[in-house]
Amino acid sequence: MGAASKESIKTQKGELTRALILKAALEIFHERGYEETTMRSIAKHAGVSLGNAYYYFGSKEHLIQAFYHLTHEQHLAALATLPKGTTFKARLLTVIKLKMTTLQPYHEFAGVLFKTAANPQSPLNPFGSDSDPVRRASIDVFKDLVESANVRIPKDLKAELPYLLWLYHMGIVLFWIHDSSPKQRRTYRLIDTTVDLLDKLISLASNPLMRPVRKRALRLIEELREAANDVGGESLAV
Amino acid sequence: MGAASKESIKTQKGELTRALILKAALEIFHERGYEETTMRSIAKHAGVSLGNAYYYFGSKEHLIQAFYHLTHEQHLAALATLPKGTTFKARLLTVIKLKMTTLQPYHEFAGVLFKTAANPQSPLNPFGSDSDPVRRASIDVFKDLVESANVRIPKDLKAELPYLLWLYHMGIVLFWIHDSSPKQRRTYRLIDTTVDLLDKLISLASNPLMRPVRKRALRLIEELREAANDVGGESLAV
DNA sequence: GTCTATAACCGGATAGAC
DNA sequence: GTCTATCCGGTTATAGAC
Repeated sequence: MGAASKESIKTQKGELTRALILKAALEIFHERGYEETTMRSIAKHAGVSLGNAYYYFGSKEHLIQAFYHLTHEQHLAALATLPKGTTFKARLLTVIKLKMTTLQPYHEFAGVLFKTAANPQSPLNPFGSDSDPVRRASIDVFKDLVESANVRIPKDLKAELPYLLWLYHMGIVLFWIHDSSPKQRRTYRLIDTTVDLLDKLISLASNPLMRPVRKRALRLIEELREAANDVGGESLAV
Repeated sequence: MGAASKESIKTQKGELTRALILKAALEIFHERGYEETTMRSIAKHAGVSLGNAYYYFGSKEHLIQAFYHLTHEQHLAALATLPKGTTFKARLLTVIKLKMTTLQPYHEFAGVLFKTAANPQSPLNPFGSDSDPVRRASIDVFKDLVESANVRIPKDLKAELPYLLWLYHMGIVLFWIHDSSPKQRRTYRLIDTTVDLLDKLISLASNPLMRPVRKRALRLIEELREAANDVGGESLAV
């Protein structure tokens, strides 16, 4: 017990420092953007040494990963208050819009997210390995959504749907990043349009008559995922 | 005349140096990958100074842009020998496959392409401004393809189709980058599957009965493009 | 063993002489 | 148009404090 509590104290202190650095980083990113923010200034702002910042975050990119994690937690927290008893479409709409609300304060600097997300080696890469915990958790949100849906969806589609919805949500985020309309109104309009479309598409695809088409489409998607998941020993840098 | 020829001599010399640097860069990229290649080593390999390399290429990323340009030219050259008289589907298949053949030697280092392409600020960004000449030229390939097609396609779709095919081709390239199967066989299989699918989809969408659906889809696509094309004064780095 | 600090390295980018 | 010298910031090595 003594050892354990000693451990946890040390860890607590570490966690505090870690949080301090992350907070400082996000503040300066927010003010100056990603490229213009130096690791040195982050360290200074957090009141720690440069080396210490690197002790907690292996690289500047790791701070982005941490940011992703943070906003995911906030998204989850926002979702916790969500009423269960509505339609699938209504719930999907809310989930997506709450995500945007969570990201809102960081719109200016969000561009860098996708620079890393598109990198084949990045765990954020939508087509990449399933291993990243943040990404798993992020897909789980849509899993819950599909589970709790009061619609009949065929098994094969149901299995793939959380991932597809997650991909869709990534697409929306990508659009949002580019969206310079006031308050990102365009993104919200796009969400309305596409959620409506998606809802109809899912109903359509669930129709027994569509089975062959659906099967074919799902096989294609599966193939895409499969191929992406065995990346072998590549020569690209980590 | 004298002035002009003097000019052109200077330019010629410049072009030579430029080509020398680009050649050196591609060779080392090919051997060592992008990240591992230093500007210093490129300069040394080309027999020029570091500063001189920067005189011709504003940044390391500019070399990627130049690479894009080069492979586009090669793609065009390969297409020049293409017979005109076949079906749309057959031509599309050839265009895509020739593109892959052109890129083949650079498969190992191609990952970086998409790091830049996904950057909102990058001219390679598929959703970004239309201004980039290489990209325009690249879309023109599909414009020609659509023009010379021996199929009846409604006007509204025909207008958007080149861009959509270009987007599709970017998707294939993205997949190809991740594809570690021997000789990228998976990509070629994917091309076969999806070109077939696309061909059917285009026929389907061209059906007069599909007009409302088509209109709606095209409006959505147009909205996406539109939003992307006015990026205003962003705070992100160039 | 957990954490923090200082000094140095390395490579992309720039300034300014020739 | 080409060079040399220098800056700047991400990253690493390493020594020591708690």
